[in-house]
Amino acid sequence: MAETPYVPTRIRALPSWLLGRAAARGHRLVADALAREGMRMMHHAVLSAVAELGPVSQADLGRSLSIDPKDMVMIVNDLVAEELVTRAPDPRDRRKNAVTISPTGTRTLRRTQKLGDAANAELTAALSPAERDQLIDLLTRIAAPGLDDRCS
Amino acid sequence: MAETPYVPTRIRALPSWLLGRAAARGHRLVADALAREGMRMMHHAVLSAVAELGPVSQADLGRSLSIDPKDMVMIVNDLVAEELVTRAPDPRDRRKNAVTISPTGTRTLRRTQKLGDAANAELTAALSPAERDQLIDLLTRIAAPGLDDRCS
DNA sequence: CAGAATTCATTGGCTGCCCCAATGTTTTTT
DNA sequence: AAAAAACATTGGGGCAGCCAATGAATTCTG
Repeated sequence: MAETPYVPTRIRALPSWLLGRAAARGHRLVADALAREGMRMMHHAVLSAVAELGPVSQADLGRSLSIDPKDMVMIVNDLVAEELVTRAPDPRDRRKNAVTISPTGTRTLRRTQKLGDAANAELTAALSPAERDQLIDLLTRIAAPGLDDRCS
Repeated sequence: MAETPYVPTRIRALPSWLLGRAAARGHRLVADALAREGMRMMHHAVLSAVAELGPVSQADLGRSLSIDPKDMVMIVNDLVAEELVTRAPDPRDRRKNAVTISPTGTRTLRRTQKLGDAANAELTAALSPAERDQLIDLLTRIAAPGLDDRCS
């Protein structure tokens, strides 16, 4: 008995609640997939951003990915320890660290990106390609805090 | 200089990443709103579910909202301490606790529901009503782990 | 009907993400 | 030259999610 604990709780129709549940599932899928390469989600995100942005300061990385400076230090620490990136003082601005991806990092990234993409495909498996695009569009507009940064 | 740290990082186009960011903003908005009544998000969700489901066991609440039994214990502890719900042994099954909303809980819920709805309106302010409905639909299908519970 | 399996509430612990404050160094602004 | 800001770092805290183990109560099964 009581086979379906499905009840249309009022909460479950709220965007904030659905976002939380969907994000939790997404995180679970991606984290599990990346774990097969010994990689964690935020680490993979930072590694990917470093690959795109070239030598980049931790502050810029943090702004680009909305990661706290403190957490960024830890993540880059780990990535350096695994020799996926290098951290060297920026000669043009000695406050900054120039974070650069290493050849090993590039190879690792290629693998983890595949895993991440596969996990995202599984996450959105119930959606048609058009629906997936629209979801991305809607989420982008909702997640955006930085569209009206200085509207005054 | 460096006015826009906006860079189309590959990561930022992934559903899993966008979900995380959007969920974080939703949580921030809702949590801040509910905090004005001294309420926290999960507590409000449980209170709302209790109001809908009547006297209900903690296990059913947990299944309905995907909350871990451990966390449910803590939440109901808090709600009982604030006299928003009562927790009494179920006479028909003495393993279960019958959780019931109190008159105070009903009044509080009325206020916190308004705050939660307002926060969700702000969260989805950039969307038209139709887009908001579609977002809810897409998220429901993505978040759903319980659609194929016993497909075998 | 007696033993096995399950369910329930509870306790304990562990990880990840997010946020804030303070410090010393370096750069930029005034 | 002094003040203000940015950067990397250290430290601390809160909240959400997840898993393991336990004892009591119920249901299933032989």
